[in-house]
Amino acid sequence: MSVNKYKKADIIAVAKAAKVSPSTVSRSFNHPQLVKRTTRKRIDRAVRKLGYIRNRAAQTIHGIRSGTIGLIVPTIDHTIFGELIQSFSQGVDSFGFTILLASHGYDLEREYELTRKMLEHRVDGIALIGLDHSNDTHELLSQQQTPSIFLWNHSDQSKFQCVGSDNYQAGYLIAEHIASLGHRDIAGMFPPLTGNDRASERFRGVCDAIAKYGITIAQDHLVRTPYSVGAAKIATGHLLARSHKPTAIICGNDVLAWGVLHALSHLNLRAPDDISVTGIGDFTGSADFEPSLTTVRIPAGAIGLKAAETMVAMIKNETPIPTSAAFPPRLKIRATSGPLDLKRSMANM
Amino acid sequence: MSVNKYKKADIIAVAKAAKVSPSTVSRSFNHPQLVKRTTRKRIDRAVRKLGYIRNRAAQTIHGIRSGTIGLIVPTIDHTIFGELIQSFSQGVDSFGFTILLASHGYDLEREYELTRKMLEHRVDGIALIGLDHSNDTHELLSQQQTPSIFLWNHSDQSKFQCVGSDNYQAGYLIAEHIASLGHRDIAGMFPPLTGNDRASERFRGVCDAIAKYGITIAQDHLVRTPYSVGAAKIATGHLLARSHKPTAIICGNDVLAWGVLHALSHLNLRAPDDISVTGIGDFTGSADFEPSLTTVRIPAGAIGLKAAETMVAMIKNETPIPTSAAFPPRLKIRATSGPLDLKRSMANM
DNA sequence: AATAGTTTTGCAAATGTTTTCATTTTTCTT
DNA sequence: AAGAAAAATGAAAACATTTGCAAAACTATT
Repeated sequence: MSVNKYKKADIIAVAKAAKVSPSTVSRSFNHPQLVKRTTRKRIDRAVRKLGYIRNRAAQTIHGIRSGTIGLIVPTIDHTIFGELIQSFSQGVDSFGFTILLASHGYDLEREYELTRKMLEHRVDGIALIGLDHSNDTHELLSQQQTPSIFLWNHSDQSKFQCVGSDNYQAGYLIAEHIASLGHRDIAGMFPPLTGNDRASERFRGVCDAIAKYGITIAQDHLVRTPYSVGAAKIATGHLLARSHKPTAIICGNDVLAWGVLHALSHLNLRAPDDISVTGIGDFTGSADFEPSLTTVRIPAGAIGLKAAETMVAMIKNETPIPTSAAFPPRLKIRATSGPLDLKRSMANM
Repeated sequence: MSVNKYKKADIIAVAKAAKVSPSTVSRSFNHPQLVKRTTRKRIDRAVRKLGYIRNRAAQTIHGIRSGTIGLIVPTIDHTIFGELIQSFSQGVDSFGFTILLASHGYDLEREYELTRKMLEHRVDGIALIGLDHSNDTHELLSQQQTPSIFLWNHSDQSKFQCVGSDNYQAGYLIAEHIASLGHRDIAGMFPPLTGNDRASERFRGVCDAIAKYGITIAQDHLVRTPYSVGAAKIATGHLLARSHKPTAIICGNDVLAWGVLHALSHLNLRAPDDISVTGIGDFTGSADFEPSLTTVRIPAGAIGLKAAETMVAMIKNETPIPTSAAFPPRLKIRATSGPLDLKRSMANM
């Protein structure tokens, strides 16, 4: 309630009010054991009275850590990044860091700009999604030697630390599953691949896996759709309106699969009897979907947490820790995938 | 590629390399029109050569804006806040600000801590979710006179700026709709109400609306469930296992409604024939759900954007702008609600 | 009560910028 | 080509802190 009529209190004002020198006030915050109990009490009182709040900006220029970590994602409005951001944020928070968040909408040029901006803020570390970034970004990061980490995707080849899953393998796993069930007419539904190495890798995995069975995805069975339930639903309508119908639809992620499932329901078709459907990601909700979704689990929460730990470790020990962490994707066979029923699929044609 | 063997370049290093004074370098960044073309070129070259990146921390202690805005939400991992965070973030981003993000898990004490932390970082503004905050938080905010704004909920009474929807009205609207369809046995499914004024308001609205029809929610028809599809699905199972069944379920938000819908599907029941189901929020995906969800639209994207604009305006004009913005919730009648079918509902009992 | 040792405090320099004001350089006018 | 006006630059102070070092104030020991 006490409106302070003066400028925001600084450490000098506090010092005056407590009748000590600014150094002592500073010390009482940063090395309390070095200042006498009674003095500390006096300072605390002054701090409270003046509503003083420490100025991290001023600390930061002394080479002290800023206490912020930059997190740059393609988009926030997205179940899966939500989970990742949440766990990463909580993870670093427990070590006293706060995240500076920005999204670039799958535009790697903007990602570079944002990275620069983060660096201007003197973040103590930077986390990016995926392994694929513009050359400028890579150079910037290695030149500035700010601890950096790549999230979500994992590869042994990565020059930078990365914590995530092998998305190629995720794609491979799910396609292998579908092909092994006997499906030969397989449709693929994927988001735009440019600037998105996760989706690209998954797609590559899918193609390679079914190639083993001598199959490819027919041209008119390959659907490119933006990342939304609505778009996937519409796209499915188109796909199934064709005379030549697939017996399985492999989706680039769970959200797309949800859309497909809703579309089936709308068309009075059922998974897996009429058509098998799979996702990738295992987002919250996929297991509880009706029917529950067959997918590949990529543990966003665990990845975020591990990444947070690694990041903080990198920041604290100046020595770079060479352990990237891989979270192997795990196949979750649930209710939307089943063996090819030849008769029925014929009848559908 | 050029690993700089020395400390990170500062403005003085750049000045030396460009053979000008630090002042000129600074000017060339902040008031380029004040420095000669050729000098600017020379400076730019030096900047690039040394990989110099401006230090906002050092600027900030000159009273220059930090360029950050604190955003504190209950949880990030949540469709609706995702949408809000995204639009708010993009909104402020277009004015050159970056958000400092943290989540408190519906704990208002932690919210206070986080607010302090943001203030330590000298954010230029602070955005909080909802109108209900601890006393300490309120005092802190008014004392520090950092531009603050409350998102998501709206009330004329709020002492601080707020941009959002009237959640009481949202609840009222949907309940009115259900009651007017003839339903009398109405169940309510809500998340925990403590520390969540949005949910509380909605619930109040629901109760008031049906009270007009002389109805209340029966004790055993009031379900409290955490905010997840899975939890809602399970809770629905329990609810409908009772001998005394409701003819409509009003959910505190869309995610819970999704859970209910999946549960119905699992039980081979249909909305609205067997039971009407409604949500609140109109999250992305609700319209595309099958059957598509009757709900109340609260426009997260628009709110985030408007809030961003308002926030930036508050930051730039020192004078506080007294215009809170209200986004009236709008009823979206879709496929999950229908008139009470007496015969059928009897048969179900 | 004097000395040595320890704890507590203050002074001053340092951090990386920006900005005001004064000075120097350039351009224009005659 | 000189003088005036305008443009460009630099020096130094300011910003809010932290920290190494030295001084001062206590405690303990004899």
